[in-house]
Amino acid sequence: MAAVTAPKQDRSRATRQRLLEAAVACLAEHGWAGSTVAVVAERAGVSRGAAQHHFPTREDLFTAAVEYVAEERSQALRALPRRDRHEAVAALVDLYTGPLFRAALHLWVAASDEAQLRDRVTELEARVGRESHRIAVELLGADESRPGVRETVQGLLDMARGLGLATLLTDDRARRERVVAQWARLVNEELA
Amino acid sequence: MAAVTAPKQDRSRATRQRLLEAAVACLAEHGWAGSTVAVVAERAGVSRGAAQHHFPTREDLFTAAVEYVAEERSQALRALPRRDRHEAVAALVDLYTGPLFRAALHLWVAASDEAQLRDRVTELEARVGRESHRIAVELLGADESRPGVRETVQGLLDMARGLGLATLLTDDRARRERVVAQWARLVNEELA
DNA sequence: CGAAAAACAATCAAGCATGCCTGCATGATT
DNA sequence: AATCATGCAGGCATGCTTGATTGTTTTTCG
Repeated sequence: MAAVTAPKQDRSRATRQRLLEAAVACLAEHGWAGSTVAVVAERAGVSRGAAQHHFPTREDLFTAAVEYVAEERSQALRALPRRDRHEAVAALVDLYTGPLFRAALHLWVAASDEAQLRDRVTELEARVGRESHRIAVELLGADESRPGVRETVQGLLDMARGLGLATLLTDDRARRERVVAQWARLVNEELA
Repeated sequence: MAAVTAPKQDRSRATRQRLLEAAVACLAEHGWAGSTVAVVAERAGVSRGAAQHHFPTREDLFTAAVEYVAEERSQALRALPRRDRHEAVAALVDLYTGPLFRAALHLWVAASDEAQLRDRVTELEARVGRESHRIAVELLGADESRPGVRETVQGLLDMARGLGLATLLTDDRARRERVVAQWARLVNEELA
C-alpha cells in the first residue's frame, strides 16, 4: 500500500473516487494501452497533475483500479436477487457481460504480461472467484457435500466467463440466452 | 496495398513466415503492447526494415497474424484425435490452454479497441467458432436434431473458453481436470 | 485571521515506438 | 552480361506517454 495518508478531505476522496471510476470506464472502452493517464484524468475532469498527486505512477493508478474493480464486482455479486435456478444462472452470466467484467478482462490480459500487476490481480481475482462460487452455490441451492456438485458450479461459472469473453467482440444476446436456458436446465437436473 | 503479387522468392516467403510466427509467439509471451515490431523482428531474426518491407504498418503485421492464428487454430482443431466423449472434452479444453489460444486471446482483447482489427478478428473468429462447433459435434457424436443438443455443445465450448481465460493467470490444471471430468459426465448423459 | 499543509494545475525533459527514407545486396529477366 | 526489381538493413524525425518539477489555489488548524 502506498497511500499512508488517511483521506480526511472530502474533495480529495471525491477526486480519487472519480479517477478510479474513470480508470475503470476507460479500461472498458479503450483497453489497457488506450487508457493513458491523460485520458483517464480528462474523463475524471481533473488535470494530469491531480492524477499524479493521488497516484504517483501509472502503475499505482491501475493497481488501485484493480482493487476497485474487485470490490465493485464483489458488491454486484452480493446484490444479486435470489430467484429460481434459471434466473440465478441468467443473473450470474449477466455479471460477465457488463462493463465491470469488461474492465476486469482488460486488466487480466494486461496483468498477464506485467509482473507487478499479475500478483495483485491473481490474488484479488482468486478472492472474487471464491466469492462468486460461494454466492453461486447459495443462489442455486446447491449441496456441495454431494460429489460433483462443486465441479458443476465451477464449470457453470467458467462457462459464464467464456460467454463474457465472447461478448467482448460480438454481443450476441440471443445465442447467450439459448445457451443459458439449456445449461440452466442441465444444472437444475444435476442439482435436483 | 502495394504488392499483392504471389511471393516468388523462397527467402521472402520464409521471412514472412518467420515474422508471423514470431508475432504470434510474442503475443503469447509479451501481450499486445509488448509486441513491438522491433521485438517481433528481433525474435524473427530480421531487421525492422525487413519487417516493414513485408508489413508496411504494424497493423498490417498483426492483421496478417490474426489470419495466421486462425489458420493454425483451425489446423489444430482438425488434428484432434477421436476417442470417447471424456477424451473429446479434454482435448477440446486443451485447445484453449495452449500458446495459440493465448495469442488469440490477446488479439481479441486488443481488437476490441482497435476498430480496424475488430472486423477481421470477429469475422475470422466466427469462422473458427463455427468450425470448432462442427468438430465438437463430430467428436462428441452429438445429434443436433434433438433440441438442446446444439446449446449444450455451445455451452461446452464457452466453458472451454472460460477455462482458458482462467489459465491465463493461474494454470490450475488440477481444477481444470476435475471440472472437465464432471462436465464430460453431464454432457455424456445429456447426449446419450 | 494567518500560516502550514494538502490538493491541484501546468510545464519540461527523457524514453520509446512508429513510419519514412536512403543505401546495399541478391535474385530475376532479357 | 547488363539491367531492373525485390528483399533487406539501418538511420532519422515525429508524436506520444510518462515521470519530475515548479507554481497556484484551496482547505485545515492554531
